[in-house]
Amino acid sequence: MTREAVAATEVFKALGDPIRWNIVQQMAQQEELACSVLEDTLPVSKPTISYHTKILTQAGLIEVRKRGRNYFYSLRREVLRSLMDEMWLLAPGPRLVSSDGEGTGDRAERPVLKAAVGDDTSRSAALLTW
Amino acid sequence: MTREAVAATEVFKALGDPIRWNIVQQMAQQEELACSVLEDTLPVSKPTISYHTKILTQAGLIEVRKRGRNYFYSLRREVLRSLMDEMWLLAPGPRLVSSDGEGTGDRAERPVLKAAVGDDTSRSAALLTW
DNA sequence: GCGTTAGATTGACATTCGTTGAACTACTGA
DNA sequence: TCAGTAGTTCAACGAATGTCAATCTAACGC
Repeated sequence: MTREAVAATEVFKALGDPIRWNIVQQMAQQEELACSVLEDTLPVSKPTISYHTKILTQAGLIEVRKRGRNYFYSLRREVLRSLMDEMWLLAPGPRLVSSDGEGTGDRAERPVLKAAVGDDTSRSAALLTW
Repeated sequence: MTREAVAATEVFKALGDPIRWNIVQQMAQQEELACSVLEDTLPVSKPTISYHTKILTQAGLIEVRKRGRNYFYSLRREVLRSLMDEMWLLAPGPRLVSSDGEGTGDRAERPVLKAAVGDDTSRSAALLTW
């Protein structure tokens, strides 16, 4: 049980709740999200929202900015990207190319590398060209 | 709270436990993992292992094969990949391109997740120039 | 058959999680 | 200064989670 594993699982755990996943998705749309918006869009009370945003903050997923008496949250996308990198090590393969297009579509299991960490990983990694 | 969100959070929740994340990582190395191996490598009792593998199965992350009186688990990488796709929608951007190159640059700020130190993934982690 | 082994299920327990009302803090505007 | 507002923190609660000993089931070897 490595130290890095603890960090990754903390982020996973933070994402593993419908309400928090909802919050993260809303934040991905706007550059910054007011707390009041969450109160309007989420079916839970104010303390509960505070509780969830705290967990997201502790996991490093969001950043809090206080302006006057209003709070604004923003998504730390680099944390999501690091997590994706780590997942990619476990399941390497070609990935989405464009966001508006249909993607690669052929998620169809081209022979996956036996070991996620093989020495020739670079060959398949070179396939990632977005 | 869409249905697809529920599915995603279920997978996240499954990954959000150190022991289960450890199991998934072990599975990523081998093509198929014997249950007995887990008993040797994990610091928990047999029922607990059974409990965790069940959760991973329900989340769709692993597949179970029974041969004789032995059980073999294998990682369903496509589930991991669709999860990455979904995360990529929230944090799009260039990704890992080559192993010896310096990555994409905007990822090179600082370790957002705690670095893997001294475990078996450290070598491959060097691929990620975060 | 019969004992053994691999692993799942069950039941019980302690811990953690998610939720809320109430109280609190900090800022606003008059 | 003082009432009102935004959001947090606190205390408490029920629900879910993680763990293990005991039990069960199915396959094995003899």
